[in-house]
Amino acid sequence: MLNYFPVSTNSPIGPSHTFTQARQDHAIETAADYVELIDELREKTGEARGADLCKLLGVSHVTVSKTLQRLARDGYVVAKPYRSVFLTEKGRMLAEASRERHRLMVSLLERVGVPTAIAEADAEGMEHHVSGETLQAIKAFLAQ
Amino acid sequence: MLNYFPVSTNSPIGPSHTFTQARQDHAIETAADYVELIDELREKTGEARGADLCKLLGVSHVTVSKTLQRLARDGYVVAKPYRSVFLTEKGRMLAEASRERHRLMVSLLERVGVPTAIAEADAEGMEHHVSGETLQAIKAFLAQ
DNA sequence: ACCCTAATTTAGTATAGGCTAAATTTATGA
DNA sequence: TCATAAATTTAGCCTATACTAAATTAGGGT
Repeated sequence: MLNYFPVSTNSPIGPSHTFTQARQDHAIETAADYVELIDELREKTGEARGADLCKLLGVSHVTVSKTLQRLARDGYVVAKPYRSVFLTEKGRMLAEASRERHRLMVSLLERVGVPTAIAEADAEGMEHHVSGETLQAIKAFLAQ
Repeated sequence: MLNYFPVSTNSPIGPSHTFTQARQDHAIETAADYVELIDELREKTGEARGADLCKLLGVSHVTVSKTLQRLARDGYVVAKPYRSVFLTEKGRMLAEASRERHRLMVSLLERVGVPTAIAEADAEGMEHHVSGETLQAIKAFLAQ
């Protein structure tokens, strides 16, 4: 089974901490946030426009425009100037993987007793750090 | 009860996501990583030197030096040039809060069935996104 | 067809966080 | 003590992610 989610290599070297990976994956976290949202918008409204993204992300349209250019450069989206963006296969797979992690994280937090709204908010940041092993463990735990 | 952990204001506005806060707190995540490590080093070896930090954090000594200057500017540490750094009260409280979240997150993942080494690695990134409400819920869940 | 508005991009700026190379300061060993 | 090694800072560079202001393009209504 291929792992489409570009979580950093989990190689716990050092003392009780593994900071390196957590920090280096920041660009990928941004990519994941964007493709998740683009995928959602495509489902709900048929297309993803920059104007929608900047409202939902809470950043300026300029930031969205520049970030979309980086995502296009990195192969997550295709974007013709002044047009809606569309996910590539790579982008769609990242979106799927991110959303699965998000859903599982929310479910875990709810199981633990966290109210849904707070679970949604907290899971947003946490989902990016769920490794494949943890993903499987959470699945198994929730299936109990 | 004061909340020393500068987790962003949890105000879930919008659709099923709250991206804004997750991204803006990045600087604080870095601060938390550093003060946690400085606090650990102080306990274990009596002081925290830049050379130790850069080994453990996996970044260059230059990056450590510059980051420590930012942390000093922001009041998390006091640092005389060419000397070890020490946490301020603010820094110590952030370190304590971070380590508590880290420990709880590891415990939760272990309870879910994640091996310790992987739990440690994943918790490193996740701990920064645990809100006060979720913290309490995890505590209660683990106490069951 | 044409104007006007909305959306997007470009230009220019800032900060965080990363790097290498070079300079500086502290620490150590003969 | 004094040369050398180790640690730290400075200088200079890069990318990602933010912003405002200005220019450009797309789309709608008359």
